[in-house]
Amino acid sequence: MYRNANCGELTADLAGKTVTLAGWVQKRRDLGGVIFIDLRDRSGFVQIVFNPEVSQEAWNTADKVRSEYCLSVTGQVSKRDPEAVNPKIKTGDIEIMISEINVLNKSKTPPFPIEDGIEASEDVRLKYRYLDLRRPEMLETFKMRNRVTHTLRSFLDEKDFLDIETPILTKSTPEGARDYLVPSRVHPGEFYALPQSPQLFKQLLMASGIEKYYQIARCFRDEDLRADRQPEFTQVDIEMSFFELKPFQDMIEDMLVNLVKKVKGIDIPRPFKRLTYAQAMDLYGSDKPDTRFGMTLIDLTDIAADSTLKVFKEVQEKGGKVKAINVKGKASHFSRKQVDEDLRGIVSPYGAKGLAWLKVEEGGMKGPIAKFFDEALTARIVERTNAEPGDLLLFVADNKKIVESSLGALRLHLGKILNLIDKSAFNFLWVTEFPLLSYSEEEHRFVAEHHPFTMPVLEDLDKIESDPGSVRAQSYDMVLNGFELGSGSERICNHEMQEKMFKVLGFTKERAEKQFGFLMEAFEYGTPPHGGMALGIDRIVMLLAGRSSLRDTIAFPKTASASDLLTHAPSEVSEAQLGELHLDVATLLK
RNA sequence: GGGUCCGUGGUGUAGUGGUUAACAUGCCUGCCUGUCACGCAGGAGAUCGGCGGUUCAAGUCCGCUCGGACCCGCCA
Repeated sequence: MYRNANCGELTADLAGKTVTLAGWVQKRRDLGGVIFIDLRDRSGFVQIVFNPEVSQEAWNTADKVRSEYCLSVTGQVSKRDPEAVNPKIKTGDIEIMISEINVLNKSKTPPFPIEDGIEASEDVRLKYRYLDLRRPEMLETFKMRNRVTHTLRSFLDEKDFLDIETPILTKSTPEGARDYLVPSRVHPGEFYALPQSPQLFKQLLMASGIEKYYQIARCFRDEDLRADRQPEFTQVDIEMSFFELKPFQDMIEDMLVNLVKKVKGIDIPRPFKRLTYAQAMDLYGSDKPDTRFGMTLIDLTDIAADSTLKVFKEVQEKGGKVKAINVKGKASHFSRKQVDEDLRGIVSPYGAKGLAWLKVEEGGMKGPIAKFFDEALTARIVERTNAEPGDLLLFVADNKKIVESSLGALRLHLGKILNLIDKSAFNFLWVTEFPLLSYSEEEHRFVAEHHPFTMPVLEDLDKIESDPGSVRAQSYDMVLNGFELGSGSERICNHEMQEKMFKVLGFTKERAEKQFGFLMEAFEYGTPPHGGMALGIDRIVMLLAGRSSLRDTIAFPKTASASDLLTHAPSEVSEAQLGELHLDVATLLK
């Protein structure tokens, strides 16, 4: 027997009882005569004591034991003397007097200490991921992840959703992200793709009469990564037939409220806040706004155009925007240099050519652009921005996209550095009525904003050919604290509508048939109206656990360049393997 | 595809172009029977990511390259 109790669960009630524990050496303190070891397992740790008077043999072994040795020990639970109690430790009022020790496995000295809050760099942690995962905070994150998936599964199961698996080896589709491809051995020159999401299959399951489907599904996208993006990630994917928007969204809210309650013990108020895409962009400069703080974008295009500042006037004439944010009471917080260098550095990657500013003072404005605004204009700005002495106004003037994205990023940056964000808050937000299509400069055509199976808003349908960019979609995103958790939509289930959609997307009939013919054919066999959504599990866990990187929520994640530092994937394969797959790797030229 | 930052004993950092590369921690050895950030004494441990260049002289400057982090583009 390796053990009959867990280290972190022992209490003084067991005093006098003999227990057998198994775990790892967290810390060894050798006082010459007596040796103390903190023994750690998944449940926590407890101090075990080796005293030669109890067992010379066990002491001899403990003398040689080092950090991260894996042990099984037997001894008597003992209450500590009052002066020896350590109130900082959960099991600090007891210790185990060891009579028997068994070294199950030795350990090299670990490259970093197995404890919370370590400073080891990310690459070292990933190379020794199995050691990193031993750290309590990592363990806690994965316990939480388990609670998240378990809670979601029971919720959806109770609502009669069926968990159905869909293929990992599937068909490459032209829309959306770049596919990870898998060469076929049996079909020379042909490839499977790993799914970007189970989208097509879940729609086919609706055609199959499943009515309610869910899956905790792995998705793969071969695109460049970010702190909140991994090449493979997990979604809770949901789809239902006889879909109606309101009840469906109510159920999703229920599911998330239930989730946060079960996992964090926090009550989230309902209904969730809602913004249309247009409102979100207008107020926050983002389609996934962090609504935990204000400082929204204020449109000053009309006022700015009346000023004598040439760039503001020109922007207005070209149909652009002048917008500002009011950094309340922080005028003295930023020097001219900090605005011109630090804050400008935030907006410039988004294409903003400048960042104008005004400091609000009693009876006027101060700053390089103040002279372009007369008293009346200044008064209008004060009124529009609710400015008070001590406020700092920051302006960007450019086309709508640049103004919104840059000021949106600036707002977020300021919210973080000025501590305007309530870190304990969970602000869920629906963002609705996304555009159905957006124009791709790269491809010189309209592409689906969500995916090509999204139902347009019916009243916009007549504009789908004349002004495709203005058509809204029956789609919605779920946003939490500035992160897109997921998106969904009502789907097209009608063959003609789907054909029309592919036409707008620039597909020939033949190409649409070849790529998606199976789906369109399914629509001809009584496919019910349906819709659904998918929510990113990794991001949910990241936010609930208060982590800042998705890597901390995935057991074996990849780096920003999509490599695995532990296994060294991806890696070269043998000529023989390539041959079987009918592949010839082009020689890389320098 | 582009940008910013980083790479120095096991780990984390410091390091004006100039002597033997510093500090903390970890590790090893010895001493120590009540520690829990144990203590005390001693010791080992670095081709300064790699290649090339500038220079009398490079951890330090330059170029390339590899690796990591973050951002823009990209991510239906």
